[in-house]
Amino acid sequence: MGKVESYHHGNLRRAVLDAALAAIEESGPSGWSLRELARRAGVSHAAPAHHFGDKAGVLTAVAAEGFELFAGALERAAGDPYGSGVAYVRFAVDHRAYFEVMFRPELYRADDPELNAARDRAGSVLAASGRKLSRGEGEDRATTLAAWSVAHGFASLWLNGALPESRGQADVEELAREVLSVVFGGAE
Amino acid sequence: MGKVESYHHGNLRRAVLDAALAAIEESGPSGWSLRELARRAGVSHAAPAHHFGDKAGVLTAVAAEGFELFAGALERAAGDPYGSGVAYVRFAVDHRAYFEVMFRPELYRADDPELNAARDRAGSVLAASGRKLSRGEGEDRATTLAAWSVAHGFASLWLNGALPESRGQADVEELAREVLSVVFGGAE
DNA sequence: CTCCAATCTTGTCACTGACAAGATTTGCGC
DNA sequence: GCGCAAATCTTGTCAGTGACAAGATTGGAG
Repeated sequence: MGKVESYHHGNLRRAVLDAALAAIEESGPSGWSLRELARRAGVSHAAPAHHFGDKAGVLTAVAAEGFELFAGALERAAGDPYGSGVAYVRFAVDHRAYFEVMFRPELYRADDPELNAARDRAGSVLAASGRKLSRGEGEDRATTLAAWSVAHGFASLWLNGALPESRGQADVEELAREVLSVVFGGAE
Repeated sequence: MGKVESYHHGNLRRAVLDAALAAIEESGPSGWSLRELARRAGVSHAAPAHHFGDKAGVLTAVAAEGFELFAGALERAAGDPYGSGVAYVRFAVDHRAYFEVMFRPELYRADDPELNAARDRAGSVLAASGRKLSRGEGEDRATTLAAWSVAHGFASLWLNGALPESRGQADVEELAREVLSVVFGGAE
């Protein structure tokens, strides 16, 4: 038979994080309780607190992990501004739970050092993409922000169901590429 | 002296809405309780329920009112795509509390008819701006979405403090105009 | 083997959203 | 004016929640 019940869970931290991610995907970053995560992980209601402190602690961990995955995804597309834009949207859609927490600082502790390191890492890649995109135009900052805004705005609108397209069976990446190419002038 | 205390509040619905807007501005759409709104309005803890049903009811009313104000702001700039983009960002910044609820459908009842009417009204103006913006390019939908995305993305990033600029004393509208002009090709 | 620190449990408290039942007031028909 | 139904507000209650405190269990360093 399976594992014997033991007093110690073994990897409660990860189990709670995974439960949180699943819960966020189902009902948003506020649609669940710490006690529910504990139940899903099969531990007592106060066990998660030891690893995360409080609810904001769980969300801080989610955001930190999210920014790390995000930085990784962007770095993989570094050098290609258009590809970075696509990667941005891809990440938001594929890792919806992370994305929905990452850009809502009131949910977590924004001064977390690990989180800020990953966030800055992602920021550098974006800035580099922006510089490359606007080479020679002398409008670095505005171009970078515009590119960032399109990717972020499209992803947000898609995720919250504001786009009629997200109701149908439309292909996100296909649509994202069309939209991004308006700003990035990418190969269509 | 002032008004005599009466059993009936007089305009509790509005008082609760205003309290909600203030609370949202202070601590986000989830950072307060119905009971707190009741206290701010000086009524018993269950009074608001009679006007709104439950918490989602309050947020539904906020979103509906928000979409109406939003539609009005966009209509006032109708005909000028670039101006519509500026109005979009202006609205988000000036009416942060509304904006933060409007695009988070999991917070309210998305099937509210009054809300949907206002939402569609705003949608029409945006679509018209998009058509005008892309006249002759035969890329209506992509251009419309790109313009919408830039405005929405910039506003979102600004509001959640993701832009370094939003930390300083930068002028939102000034920066917004620069960013929007990258996509809208507007007069800079 | 011992003991300490990490991990988990049990118990508790104030607060919350939702609901039910009753009190007060308004205003409409007449 | 008058009575009465409907709207408005209050009081009371219940399960669920986040946070904290104190105690039980366990693994690992030495």
